Amino acid sequence: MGPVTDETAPRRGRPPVTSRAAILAAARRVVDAEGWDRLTLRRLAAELGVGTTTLYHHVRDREDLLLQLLDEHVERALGAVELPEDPRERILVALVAIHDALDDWPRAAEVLTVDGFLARVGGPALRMVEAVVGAAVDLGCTPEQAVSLFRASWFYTVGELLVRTRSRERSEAPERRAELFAEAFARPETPHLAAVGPRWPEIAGRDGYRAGLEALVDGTLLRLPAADG
Amino acid sequence: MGPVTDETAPRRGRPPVTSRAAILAAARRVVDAEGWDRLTLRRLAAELGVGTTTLYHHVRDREDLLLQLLDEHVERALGAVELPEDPRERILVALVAIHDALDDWPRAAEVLTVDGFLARVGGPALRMVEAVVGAAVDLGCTPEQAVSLFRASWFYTVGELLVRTRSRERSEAPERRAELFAEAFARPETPHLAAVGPRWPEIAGRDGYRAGLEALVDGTLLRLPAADG
DNA sequence: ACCTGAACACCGTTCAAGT
DNA sequence: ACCTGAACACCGTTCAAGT
Repeated sequence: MGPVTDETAPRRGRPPVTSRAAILAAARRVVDAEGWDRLTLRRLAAELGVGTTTLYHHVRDREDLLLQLLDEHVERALGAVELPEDPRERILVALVAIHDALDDWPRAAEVLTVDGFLARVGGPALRMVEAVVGAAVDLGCTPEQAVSLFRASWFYTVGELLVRTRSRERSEAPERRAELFAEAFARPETPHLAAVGPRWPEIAGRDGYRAGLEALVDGTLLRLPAADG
Repeated sequence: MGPVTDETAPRRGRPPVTSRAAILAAARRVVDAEGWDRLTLRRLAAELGVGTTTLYHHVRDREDLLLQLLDEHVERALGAVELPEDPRERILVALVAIHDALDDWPRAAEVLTVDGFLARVGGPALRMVEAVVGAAVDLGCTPEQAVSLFRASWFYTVGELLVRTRSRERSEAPERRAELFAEAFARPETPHLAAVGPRWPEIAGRDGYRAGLEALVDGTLLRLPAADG
């Protein structure tokens, strides 16, 4: 991890010109002012007034920077979430909280899908995962089933976020979108799609995240042998 | 779209040195021989022995190239899929077919999430979407509910593919992964995760795509008012 | 009609040489 | 201990000038 900072010991060598915290703060400034596209290591170094290569003493690489940035954001967003007693509701609240925390994170794709992502996130995020797995066990799942339920919900959540945030980033005008779908669907082989036609984008625009999640959770619980006690 | 090719009319001007088909074939060669990372417009032009900028006469941009490539692949993979009569089974077969067709497509993320993706794919892929929406209507969904069911399944599918293919791309050794998860989960605040500990990667490695999809579909149908006739 | 090199405006990362 | 410029090995895209 970062450089050792023992305030009592006399400092040795060249003094640091930046720090992990300063880098993350600068990254947020760049993103807020100019957008995610402009968050490059070179731009970030310029923002801090340091050499680009200096950053490599504080973050491992670009992916590591993004992960740290996401972690900080998620920690802020999830720290105060209160989890209900009822297990089914606890699953839903925890996942909706994760979903909402990631919602204004358009570059999530680059980070959410890294290998072993879950082993690299911080306490508040893990607290939500624990809530889902624990609640699933309370509802009668084996630990394996509970993990599978979390993972299925995670896939659904990641997919929803990535598809929706990408669409939001650069979408055509609503009328043009309706037109494109109407054209693409107007085939004799696809009568049901043709019937929906230009209404597809409008239906797709509705917020169905929670409803889909409930279906996934209830459908999973349905498959468990009814057990109580 | 591409240049006009009317074989009967006398050709005018400088003759083409390449074509859409030749570009897609060359792209496949590059991917198969050197991997997705090496599929750049510059590398592709070199493979074809043409100037890089020549490609811009046949594809709109990089995204367009990727979309055409995916479309060709999906068309091959989905063309012969037979769909069963039973509506619930039809939904599952269609989505599993889409899933499997995209499974060996590690760069799917860049393409699957483009705005209006569905309005840009070809016939065989749309046939699968029609199968899902049509079957959902057969099961008692309104067109709106059918579209929502397809979209929820699509999110789940995209998420599963992206998370899994990324993990596959560059993952640590199994023992190291188990160790990382064990360490990350070993906290008093996360007792259920701690109990699973090093077994997480193994559980995550099991193929649960179809099981999760069934749960999502059944859970959705559960929410419909029981209707027959 | 179609092709092209040069140029523009960038990337992430490594390395040897500072201070 | 920490910082740095230079260099490496690339990108996608535009444009004016060919043939």
